Amino acid sequence: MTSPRPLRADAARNRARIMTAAHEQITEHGPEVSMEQIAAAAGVAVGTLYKHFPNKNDLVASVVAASFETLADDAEECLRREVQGSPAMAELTGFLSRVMDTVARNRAVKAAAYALSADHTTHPAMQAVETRVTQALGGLIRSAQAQGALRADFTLDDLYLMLSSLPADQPPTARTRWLALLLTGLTAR
Amino acid sequence: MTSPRPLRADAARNRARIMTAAHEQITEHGPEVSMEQIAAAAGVAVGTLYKHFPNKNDLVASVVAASFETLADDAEECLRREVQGSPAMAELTGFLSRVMDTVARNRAVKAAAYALSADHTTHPAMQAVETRVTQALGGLIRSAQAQGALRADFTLDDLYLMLSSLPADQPPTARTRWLALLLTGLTAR
DNA sequence: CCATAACGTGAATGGTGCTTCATGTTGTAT
DNA sequence: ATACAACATGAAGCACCATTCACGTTATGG
Repeated sequence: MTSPRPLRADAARNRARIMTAAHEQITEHGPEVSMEQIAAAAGVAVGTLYKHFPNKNDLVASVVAASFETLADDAEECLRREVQGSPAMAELTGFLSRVMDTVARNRAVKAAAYALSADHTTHPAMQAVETRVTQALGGLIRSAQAQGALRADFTLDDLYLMLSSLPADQPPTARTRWLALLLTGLTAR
Repeated sequence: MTSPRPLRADAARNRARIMTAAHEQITEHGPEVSMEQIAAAAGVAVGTLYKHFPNKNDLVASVVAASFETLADDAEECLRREVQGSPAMAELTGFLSRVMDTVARNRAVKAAAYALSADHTTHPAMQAVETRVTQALGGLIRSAQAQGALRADFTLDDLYLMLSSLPADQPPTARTRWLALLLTGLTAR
């Protein structure tokens, strides 16, 4: 299911280079960077990009999906800590804060966060990782509510709504302030 | 200061057509619509656009500034009602709600709202209108706080922060929910 | 070491978009 | 009514970008 044949050694190396270069370039210049620029940053020719990805859209989607994986890792890590006794609400706010910082430095992940809440016909590569995030965050929300730290009517959709609206283009102090303002409304009274 | 010479009759008519067409096209397709498309919608040739605006950027900026004017009108209207006895907090939330709806249908205004809070070296045409908005909303905030309906540490910058982060791409119900979540955190306890 | 399939290359193609300018048209002052 | 400045036109110039493909290169199994 994963691969009919293993990639040739140089092909694998180039694929990795392309992914990191694409990630860097998209992070720095947004998803509108040219394929030529990504190729140059990766040290390969344009044609090579098309040997690994059918078109630009798929390349960008792959980069976004990869960023998404680390987000899912973070969420699952939070849930793990919570199970071991860490306060659920603290894990939730910590997660939010980190996501905000990540997104602030990375427009590709911003697109990903947006896709999570809005574009429910996402790229196939995104489906699996979306359920991972959903599971982890859903667990955290339920625990925080059970512990009386989060208002009872708060839902997973609300969290996605927050993720999709976080002010990524603002300076760090403004971002922190934003989170603080929202949190006072979310705490159970 | 305003105009060295009055525009010729047909020139004024075309300028108006261009502005409305540009507004419509940008609203519908975003700021990346082609000049050709705007020209076609206005019923003029591309060259005419360049008779009225030095380049595309200036045309878009003019459209944004125009949208901004109606936003300023709304804010001042709110302040006027407040002075006549309407509760300041209600005016404030009403304003927010309307801005959210407007932005949801109009990416150009979204860009404007973003510019207000972030890009402080904005287009010259924006300077005057920015102070209008600042005056009106600042007054509303102070009144709402004096009336004990708004937490005392809320600032104008906080309001801009909210404006810049409102989830314009979300469906109406989600937008309302977002505002409700935020407001419970803003009300004075 | 060879044969060959996998891989990499980068100039060429076709498309789109912004901007300009030489030419034609029209409002308006006299 | 006339003349002229103001205005409108839209094809052409120029730059950029995604994608393709015919050909050269290289890893790898035998």
